[in-house]
Amino acid sequence: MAEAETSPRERYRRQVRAEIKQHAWEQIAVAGASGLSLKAIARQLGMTSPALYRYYTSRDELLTELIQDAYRSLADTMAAAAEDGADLAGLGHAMRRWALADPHRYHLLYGTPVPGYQAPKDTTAIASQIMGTLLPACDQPARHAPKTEFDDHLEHRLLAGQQHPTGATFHRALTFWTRLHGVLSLELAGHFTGMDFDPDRLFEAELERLLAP
Amino acid sequence: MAEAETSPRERYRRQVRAEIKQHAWEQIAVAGASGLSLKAIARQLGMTSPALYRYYTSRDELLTELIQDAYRSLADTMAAAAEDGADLAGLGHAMRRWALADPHRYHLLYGTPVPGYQAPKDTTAIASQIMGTLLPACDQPARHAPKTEFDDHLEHRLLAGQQHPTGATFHRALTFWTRLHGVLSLELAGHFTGMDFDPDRLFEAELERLLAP
DNA sequence: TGTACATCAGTGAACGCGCGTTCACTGATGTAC
DNA sequence: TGTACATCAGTGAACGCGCGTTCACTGATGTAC
Repeated sequence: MAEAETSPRERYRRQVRAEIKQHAWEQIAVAGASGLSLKAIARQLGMTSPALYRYYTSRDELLTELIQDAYRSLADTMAAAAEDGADLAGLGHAMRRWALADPHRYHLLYGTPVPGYQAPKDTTAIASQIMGTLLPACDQPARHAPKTEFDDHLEHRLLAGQQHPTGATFHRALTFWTRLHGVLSLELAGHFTGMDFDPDRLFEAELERLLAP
Repeated sequence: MAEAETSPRERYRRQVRAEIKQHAWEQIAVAGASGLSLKAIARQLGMTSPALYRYYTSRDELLTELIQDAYRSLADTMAAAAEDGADLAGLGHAMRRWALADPHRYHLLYGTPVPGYQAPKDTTAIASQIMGTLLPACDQPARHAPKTEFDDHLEHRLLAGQQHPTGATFHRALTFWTRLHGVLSLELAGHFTGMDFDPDRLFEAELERLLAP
């Protein structure tokens, strides 16, 4: 009762929950988010399906946790890169590595929204945490680039509670985000397969233009 | 037997096929591609489900036709804009209008790939037709932009059978494509809803930098 | 240390559901002579 | 123009399937005295 913060039972619970999630990811990797099935997971675990309801109250709860884990994983990856002193290009590479390591995980976050599913609020907190990592790297003084109309637009509608970046900085972060996502998502969905070029280099080219616009 | 190229029966067939597709689109708009169900379509049409097999041999055949129709629709939209003398910005706006008119149609083409589904070869032909529309608009002489490594890379691996654009031109077309897709797909998936800015203006800003890099 | 009890992981059967697809059929529409 | 036949749209019943979820239960593991 003294130092044991987690009982054996609690420890077991956590382990099983982890195993469930692990098999869930394997299933998503094969069949995508819509192919996620509690019964199939139970089968893989050698359990009957009602047993899973001891660990997750519903399929949606499991899916939500997977999404949040994925978000946190990306946020951690970016934060770690930033702490290692990565500049914008470094953050871009970190993001790309993370996406290529598990394309389905990337699609779970940024792909076609799952029809009936509504993302929980917590995810937006993690999303803005990612923004928080991104902003300092975008805060280098704009070189010869003049302030644009859109920068002004942003300046007047900055995220409440953030550390008040300038419009130009926020714009830079948005651009980082949309441009890299543009290349990545088309690449991951296989839209470059017909054309005979190296997606790696396209990504690199896009990064370079991001750094020196 | 002389001028009647289509018999009444044939005309009827086509009409029913069109009605099936129309209801299919309505379904996709509600539940996405994975929610497409022949039985549900039959219900909406007031038929029994086996009747649909007179018109489509399988669910996949229907889905394939929907995808091809969507591709053709986008290609036609772009081609029409080009014929009206649109420049790159004009083409960008045409594309955005097309996407916003029916987000699910856009996601059907460029979203998360449907798990088991394999796109037919014909679609790649239409895709390169879109490229064909895009390339001339990208062929304006590069201003002060120096030729990049990636331009060289492209130059050596150009699409066979195409009209041999320069590397820089092809690069420009790819950039058009990935950057606008980046903004559009995140916007359509609702990833900007938390942040308080106008996606329209972000798209516009991205277009402007595309024109004068 | 031993016994009585509470907790809780997992089972087995069942629910209602919707799906894609097949099959033998009816009955209307078109065609040939 | 009228009759005999072929075509083919649509029906009704059924198949096997997998899903999420519920319920009353067994039996092992932990807890209190």
